[in-house]
Amino acid sequence: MTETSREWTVFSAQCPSRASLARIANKWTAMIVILLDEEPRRFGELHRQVEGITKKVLIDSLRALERDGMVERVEQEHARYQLTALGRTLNEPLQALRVWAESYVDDVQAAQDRYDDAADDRTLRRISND
Amino acid sequence: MTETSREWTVFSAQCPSRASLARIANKWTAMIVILLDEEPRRFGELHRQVEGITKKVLIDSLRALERDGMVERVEQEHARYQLTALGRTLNEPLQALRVWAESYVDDVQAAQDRYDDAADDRTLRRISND
DNA sequence: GGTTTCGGTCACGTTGAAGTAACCACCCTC
DNA sequence: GAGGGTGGTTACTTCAACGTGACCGAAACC
Repeated sequence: MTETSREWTVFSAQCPSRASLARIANKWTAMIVILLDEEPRRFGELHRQVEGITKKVLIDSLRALERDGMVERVEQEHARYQLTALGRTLNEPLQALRVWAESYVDDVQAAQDRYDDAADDRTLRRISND
Repeated sequence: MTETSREWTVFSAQCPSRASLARIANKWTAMIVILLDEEPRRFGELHRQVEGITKKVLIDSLRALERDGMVERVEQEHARYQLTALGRTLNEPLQALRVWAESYVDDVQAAQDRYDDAADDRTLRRISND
């Protein structure tokens, strides 16, 4: 968190921070980190709680998070995963995204309805102009 | 932000908040929202500043954000985009992700190096056991 | 008024993420 | 020692995101 972090910018395509952003700005990452921040969990628990995730995607996600130093597998306890210190710093920003998504569902859906209705209008006008 | 938001949970696959999370937990969304929060921008500006994004992806992203009510195109001014009130509420959480990504580049890369070295070790051990 | 820039659109092709399903080793227990 | 649950792995398929390049109408500029 030194001033040298100014060197890095996600807006540069080759900057490693862009890759980091891509990894953390991801729905699976968000859900997994939020659950693991509550408490360490077994593979099966995660699989049940993140509805709709497949075993393959869950494994791939956990491996990627492990590689990036955010999650660790506790060796002794059969397939128990927990956040590292680094991973714990991610919970707050990701939790904020989750809260946003759940809070503004209605606004987003209203906007979508408006947008789609307007698109219908445009289509109708175009057809009637032929 | 009423107590009814408890109905929604991103952990349920069919819940509309899951789709919302998928949209906002996305690198392009993050970069576009952060830039537009600074000031409204033209298409070409965005295209230049989000390095590596193609016209197609930028257009698709802007349309999606417009549909979800986070961005609006100012009609009078030739292709100028700005955040809506809803979009502005997104800046803080997304900015936090950006800051995280830029701050912890070194930690993430160190973790990756450690992980990959350990993987090499495992491979070598396996080979030598044959 | 000819050219250039800008903001797209379109029709592809490519890649990478995710889904599917079958299989496997390990442990447990009955 | 057969059967079930858990934590994977593997091979193959599908699908959505993304890339490419060519084109186009409308401003802008000279």
